[in-house]
Amino acid sequence: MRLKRTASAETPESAPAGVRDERKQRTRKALLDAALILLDGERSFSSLSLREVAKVAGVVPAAFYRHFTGMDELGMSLVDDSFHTLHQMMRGARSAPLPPANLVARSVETFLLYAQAHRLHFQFIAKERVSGSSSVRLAIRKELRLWTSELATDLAPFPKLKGFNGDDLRMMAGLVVNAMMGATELILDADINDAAELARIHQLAQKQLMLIFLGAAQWKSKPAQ
Amino acid sequence: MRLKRTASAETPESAPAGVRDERKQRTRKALLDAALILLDGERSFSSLSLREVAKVAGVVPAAFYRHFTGMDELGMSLVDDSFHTLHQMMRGARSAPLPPANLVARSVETFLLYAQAHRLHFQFIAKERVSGSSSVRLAIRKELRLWTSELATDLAPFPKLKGFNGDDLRMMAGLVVNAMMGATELILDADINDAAELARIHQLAQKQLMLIFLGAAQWKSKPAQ
DNA sequence: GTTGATAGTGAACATGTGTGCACTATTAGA
DNA sequence: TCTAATAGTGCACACATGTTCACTATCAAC
Repeated sequence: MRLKRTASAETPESAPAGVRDERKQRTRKALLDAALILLDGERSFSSLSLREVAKVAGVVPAAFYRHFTGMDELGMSLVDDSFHTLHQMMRGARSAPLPPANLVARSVETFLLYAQAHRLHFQFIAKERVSGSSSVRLAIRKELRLWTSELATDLAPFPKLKGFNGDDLRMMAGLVVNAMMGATELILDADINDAAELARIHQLAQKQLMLIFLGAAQWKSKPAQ
Repeated sequence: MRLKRTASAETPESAPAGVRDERKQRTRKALLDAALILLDGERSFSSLSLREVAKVAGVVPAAFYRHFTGMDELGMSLVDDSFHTLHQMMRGARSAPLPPANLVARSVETFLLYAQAHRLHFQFIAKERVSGSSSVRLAIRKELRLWTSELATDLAPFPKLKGFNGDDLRMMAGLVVNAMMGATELILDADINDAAELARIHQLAQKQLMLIFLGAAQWKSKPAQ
């Protein structure tokens, strides 16, 4: 109701192609956003109700079914969107490489700032990675494995990491991903205005990554296993 | 009903003190166990209903209130029980120290086997650490911080870790705890009968810990910060 | 034995839930 | 301009939920 009025007020008739589709995508996004907003704070995805999401999106419950077959499908869409966000970041990082000085510390900084900027998406990933319905959870695990493999590939060329074979490189990348997710969880739980606390977490994560890379420089994979 | 009959059958009259209290503790435990059982698999704690828990415990919903004011209080009790389990393990490890050969690998093995043996408790911790109600979540975080500090204290005497000041030691302990929780999550999600998969995860975690300790041996904390 | 305390029962309530169905209004295409 | 398609509405249903209340049956203490 409110959504229709404002929509028709904001977009008089200047729509070259698909006024209808655009409208549909708008409420689809409203539903996804509503879920993310409700997920912020206490709630977990599996405790959200379809009606609740519809209400926050400003839509009647039955309208939900025009977009998703149920909450599970909406959850899968959130997984897609969230990892799209993450992959965008990775792509950006590759296309505009950081200077090698303090590479680790700078990468951590970049990542955590990105996580703060896309708070809701990262919160969703962090929560549902471990507690969601199995379809959502497995989808997230799969994406995280993929991310780990990408990271391993990016890491491979570094001269200090010549001691690694492929398996062990992924092992190390997994450790890095774990540490970053842990720091992300701390960030998401911290008071958003407590700059000192945020800085403390950033430094903690930076040191942890430095420690990992310090160990990595010494690592020797067993040649034949 | 069924619970009462079996109870009176199993304990004829040989109860020195508190037949009544013992009965009460029994159904209290039944409620806690019911929640853990329901939590196994798909569900998250915040999606459990009081009625559901009561039904699995074999008790009418109203009886729930004789033991807990609501699901949140039951959750807090689960936190206590779960960490009691964990502290028991730590105490056992300290009182019967492992031989120094392969110390890291053996410790990982011990921990993960313990996690498998107390599957439901560790699953609860892993899930609600990130997605639970804020009281439960904060309680778990507090316990994990405590655990991290204990671990740091246990680690301090090692000669190879002389390069650490107190803060950095906790930083490293946090990394260890993170890695172990990550491995625990993998274990809990794996098929319980897939021995090869479990062994793979054990080896992964062992390598990750070795990598951390390799880095730690090289670490030099800044003397004054 | 009698009596007070209480763990567990069963029914009731108001409210929230997922989902189906006939509907209305708007748009895309003929 | 007329018509088919469809995003969103409003209502209905059967059911699950948290919580309350009077109750019953059992145990502890006198």
